[in-house]
Amino acid sequence: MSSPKHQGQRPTLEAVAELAGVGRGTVSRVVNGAPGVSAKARAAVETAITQLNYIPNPAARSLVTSRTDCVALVIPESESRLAAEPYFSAVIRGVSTELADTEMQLLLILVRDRRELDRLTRFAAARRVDGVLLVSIHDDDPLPGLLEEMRMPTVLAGRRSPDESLSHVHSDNVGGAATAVRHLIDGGRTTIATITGPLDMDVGNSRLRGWREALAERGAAVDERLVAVADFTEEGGRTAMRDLLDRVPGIDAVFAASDVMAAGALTELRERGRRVPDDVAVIGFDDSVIARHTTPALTSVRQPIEAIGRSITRLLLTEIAEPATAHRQLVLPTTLVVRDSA
Amino acid sequence: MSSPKHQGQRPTLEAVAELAGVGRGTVSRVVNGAPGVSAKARAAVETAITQLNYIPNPAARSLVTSRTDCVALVIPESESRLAAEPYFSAVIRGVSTELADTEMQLLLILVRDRRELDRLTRFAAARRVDGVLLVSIHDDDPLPGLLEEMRMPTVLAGRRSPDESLSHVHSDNVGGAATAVRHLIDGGRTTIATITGPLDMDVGNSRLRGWREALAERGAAVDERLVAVADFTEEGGRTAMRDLLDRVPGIDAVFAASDVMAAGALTELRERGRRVPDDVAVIGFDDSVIARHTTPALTSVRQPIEAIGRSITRLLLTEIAEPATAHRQLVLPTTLVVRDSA
DNA sequence: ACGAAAAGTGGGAGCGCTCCCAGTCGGTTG
DNA sequence: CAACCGACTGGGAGCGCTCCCACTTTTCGT
Repeated sequence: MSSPKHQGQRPTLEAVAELAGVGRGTVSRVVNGAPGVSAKARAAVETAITQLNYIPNPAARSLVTSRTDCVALVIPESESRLAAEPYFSAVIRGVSTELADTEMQLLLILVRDRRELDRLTRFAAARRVDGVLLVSIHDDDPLPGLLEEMRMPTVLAGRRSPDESLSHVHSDNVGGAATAVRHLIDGGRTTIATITGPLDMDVGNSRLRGWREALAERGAAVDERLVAVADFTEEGGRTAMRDLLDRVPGIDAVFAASDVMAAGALTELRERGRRVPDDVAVIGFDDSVIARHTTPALTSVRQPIEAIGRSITRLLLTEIAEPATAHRQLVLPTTLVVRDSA
Repeated sequence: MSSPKHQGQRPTLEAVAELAGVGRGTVSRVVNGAPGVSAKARAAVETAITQLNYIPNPAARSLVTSRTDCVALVIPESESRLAAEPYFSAVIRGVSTELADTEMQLLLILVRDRRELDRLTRFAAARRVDGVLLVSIHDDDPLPGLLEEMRMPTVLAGRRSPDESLSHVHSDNVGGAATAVRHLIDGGRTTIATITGPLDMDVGNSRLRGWREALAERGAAVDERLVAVADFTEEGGRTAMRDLLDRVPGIDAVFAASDVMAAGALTELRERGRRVPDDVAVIGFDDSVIARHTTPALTSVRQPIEAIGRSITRLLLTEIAEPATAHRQLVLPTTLVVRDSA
């Protein structure tokens, strides 16, 4: 009655073998591109495959090979950050691009609370993926250790500390921050504050270090009152700016460790009637979309986020293919994008 | 020599059964929460499970049940859009939230070109997921039809046309646009233009229709020169604004079908020396982050994107559980967020 | 107290594949 | 011409699970 075209059971290896007049082994070899198949047999199998529209059952394959052909991208972050930051989109694009000419699939896992962490742990223990990509790492994050312990191939975007034991990729945070600060110094600024990211994250620390180094380099004594710790949020940036201004009214420049925080700082400066860049120069970090839309447009340190996504993926694929190899790292360069705010 | 703790084979159902002194069947029942197990047996099995740290092998399970416990979120969009729009992040968050108390996993699939489309097709044909979430639909998108044909449970965020046959969720685009236009009329504006999205997308059409309806409602004759078709990009919005101004210099308000396009329009208006909102009022759509950062801050129609993500997920889970049921739709309300631009 | 229904249980069959080994069949070689 | 070798091939075994059915034990009703 109804068209049998899309009905019924999908064809199996066995069915293909029968139609092609060969054994299961031969079909399997053809499907997997293994050597040792005569041209004749190969042709017969290929015809049969097209005719039946055969597609291997991944579960059956996975059961015996114990590969899954999936990698997970884990994003451990509070609701708020994901909303504001295009960072993750860019990473996803990079990962996806690199995966595109693979048979690997991308699983996206958001870890926002304890429950989701447990879920992820079970998930990894069940070996539902061949490897894991970890983004936005905190020093005390239990996840990297956990994954390392269960021998799950893992690559980090970022690192727990400068002596990270897992493979990882990060941009040159110290260098980028230093470049920004040098730009401010060159612009004649003398009292350069910084709004940092969380100091339990290497990005936070490294960008702060860049600020210190650039200042030290020029022989400037570092006034610790010029450091305000924030949390990568806009509100945090604004509050930090307020504190900074209260502590040292004479500030004439700020380096913020993210554009979002810089945007918050901008708001506070406007509120206080300080003109940017005339009274206070501001530089952000990330060169995210937001940077082009603030008033004035934000000068910012660009990091190649999509390239980070591609790199961690490439590293992970290598790690999966050759688990024995020693862990490796990659540092990607940053560039200063000068706009109107500094 | 080395610690056997994390070494060796993972325990199987069989191992648990042996340790608990029961049969495989009983263990399986306990693991799957099936009824018909005595309290005593259940306790024994649970102890054994904890002791061995048993985790079911998903591949083996999948092989026999032909469920995968995965759903795919397909994002078919050019590079540029994903970069600019926080839309996708919000959807992802919604989907992930709704999935969190399920055993379902989320696969993210970007479809940017023909090759990735083919890849997705094979992927779906291999039934590597139990269902598919489709976002950002074009009228001529082959994907929904394809998935429908292969009986893959599918839910759309958006729709191909007003008589969509698949289950779908979308926000009240017509109503939202109309509200925006009414707000402009109430503000005393008389020459209200619109910058539309692509007209091969229902969102584009519906928001345009809202503009028409609100205008018609107030008895205003609709001047077709006030319609400029764009493509949801900032550059497109800017070009559209330019055309509009060239055609009808007396424009005193614009309704743009997205914030990103509105931002482009703002740039063009500034360039031409038109003050916003004094000379020209501008309203966007989406209430995305960008809206708060333009100058002046953008009045915008907010749609509950995260709720859309949650809704499509809920619908998909139902669809997977009961494939027989008729397709359903959901329309989510929008709200006008008034800021400085109108 | 006795049979019947209900509740609980064990384990065979089989999901669709890969791995591997024993074979087959030409074509060499001494 | 026999012995041999390499290239190919078929199919058994088994991956770890669920499904289901036959079986045993309990719990009733009368």
